[in-house]
Amino acid sequence: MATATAPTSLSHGELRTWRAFARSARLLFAQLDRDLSRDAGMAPGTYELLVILAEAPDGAMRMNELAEATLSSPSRITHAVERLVDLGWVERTSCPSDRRGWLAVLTDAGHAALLATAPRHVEHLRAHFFDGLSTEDAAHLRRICENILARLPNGGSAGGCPGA
Amino acid sequence: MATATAPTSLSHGELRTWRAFARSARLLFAQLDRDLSRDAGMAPGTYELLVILAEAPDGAMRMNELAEATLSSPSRITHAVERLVDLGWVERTSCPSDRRGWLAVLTDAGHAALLATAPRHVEHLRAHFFDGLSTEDAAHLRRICENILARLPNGGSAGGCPGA
DNA sequence: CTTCAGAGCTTGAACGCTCAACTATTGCTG
DNA sequence: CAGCAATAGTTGAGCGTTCAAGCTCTGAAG
Repeated sequence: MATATAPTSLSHGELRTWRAFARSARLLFAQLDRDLSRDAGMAPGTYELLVILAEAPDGAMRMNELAEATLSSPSRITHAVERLVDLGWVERTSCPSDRRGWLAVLTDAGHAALLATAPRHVEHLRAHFFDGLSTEDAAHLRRICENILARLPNGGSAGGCPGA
Repeated sequence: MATATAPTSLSHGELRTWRAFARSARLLFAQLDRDLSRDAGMAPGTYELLVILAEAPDGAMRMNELAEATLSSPSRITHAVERLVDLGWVERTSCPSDRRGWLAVLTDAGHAALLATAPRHVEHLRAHFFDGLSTEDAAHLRRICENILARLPNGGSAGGCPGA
């Protein structure tokens, strides 16, 4: 199976690579979540849901599509959408083509909340992530991460961009 | 309206880079957590705590050191260590040099649990992460992530290599 | 030696996610 | 068209993290 190196332990270099990757990702996520919580009072994951809904036609999506797109369970989507409905940011509509299904639809208020939050979020993302990345670094990182994704179960399902 | 995510000043390429990075990291973490839960019944984060304790002199660490090393809050450490104590994997000792402090000490059972779990975990880590990475990719990734870490608050605290 | 700001850690409630049922609908098969 | 497996989604309990207090102890200053 694997390349002929260590069986059950990582080399020193591998360990360092893994820890740098894991630590940077976790620290980055935590920082951005804190920023979103402080600036907009959003629970973790809320911003992502709003973005994905906003990118969908008519701001509407089936619950299971939302689950796939956000890499989360149907149950989480049910609970998360319920909170968004309570906030007035999302409305639920029964699906016309499948009586089992429901659509989550972004309201104007939800759209406004996203628009109000996005600039600051992008600012933070730049400050913490892109500003330390050269153009070549970014290209490398993208290729490497897309490779990792391609080898992961479910990694390709909504990888993002239609082109290439 | 069609996607009005406009005011985000991220370019298409930047967006794709960020999403590849975020998605690969989250999917990877989720997969490894599931593996650890299935194989060893470990709650997320438990394995990391055991590893960090095992690397410490005498398998002992102050609570606040554990919090820093795992990028988590003192409160989380209190609760997490309590669960480890209940499992018999850790013991608590009052700190001799500071009566406010406590040491979490890895027990033989805790060490055994780590040893029993590590091979499979490393196997999964290889399968999902390293096997898709060329030597150059790994080197690039490490440098890039260490750069990101260096620019992040708290990123340098334990980002380097303890053992080298 | 007293005082007091701050460090180290804990506590309990609130919150979000997970997991295992469970209901309702669909689509296939005979 | 009856039966049945699979799909879509919900529900509620259990678990782990977060957050805001709160307690004890330390170190330094007066």
